[in-house]
Amino acid sequence: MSKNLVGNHIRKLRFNHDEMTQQQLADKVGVTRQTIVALEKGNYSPSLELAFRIAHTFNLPLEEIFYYGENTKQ
Amino acid sequence: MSKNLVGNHIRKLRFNHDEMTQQQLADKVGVTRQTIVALEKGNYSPSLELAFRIAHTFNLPLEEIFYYGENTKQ
DNA sequence: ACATAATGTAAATCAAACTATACATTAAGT
DNA sequence: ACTTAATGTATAGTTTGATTTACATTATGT
Repeated sequence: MSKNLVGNHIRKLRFNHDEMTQQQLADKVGVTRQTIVALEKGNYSPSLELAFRIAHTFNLPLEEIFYYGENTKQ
Repeated sequence: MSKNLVGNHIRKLRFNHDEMTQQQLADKVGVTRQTIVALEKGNYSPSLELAFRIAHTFNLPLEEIFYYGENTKQ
C-alpha cells in the first residue's frame, strides 16, 4: 500500500544509453541490482542521493528522469 | 559517520519566502518540524518524494534547492 | 518580570530505502 | 542440447529517513 507518488524513466534511459544492463547501472551508481529492479517497477522512490547519482550517470537533470505527480506514468 | 553528500538551501529559502518558520514549512510539506531541523542541519538527505514537495512549496526546480557534491556548501 | 514563539538538541521508536541470497524464465551463442 | 547473460520475483535482514516526545535557549512583546 501507501502508493508511491514518484515515477521515473530509468528503464527507457538504460536502453537509450548503450543498452546498459540493470547490473551495469547498479554498479555505476553504487547499489545492488535489486534496487534498480525495484525502482523500475516503481516499488519505491529512491533517496535523493541515489536519484542524483542516477541523473549524473545519464547526464540529465534529475527532473527529466524522476517526476512527481498523481499520474504514475508521465 | 557516512557523511551526507546532499546539501540544500532550505534555511535561506524560508527567509526569502515570507519569513516562513520551520513549523510552517513542516506543515506545508507534511512532515514534522524535527525533519526540517535535521535537513537544515544536513544530518541526512530527504527522500526524493519529500524533496519534490519542498521544491513545489518554494516554486523552484528541485535542483535549485538541493545539490549533490563533495563540497557541502554551494 | 513574565509569557509566548521560534529554534536547537537529543534519544527512542517507527517506517521505508536498500542489501543479500536464492531461484525461475527467457533469449542468444556455440 | 548446453551454457551464459539478462531479467523477474520473493523474502528476510540491515541501514537510514522520519516521527515522537521532551526539554533548553534565545528573542520579542506586554
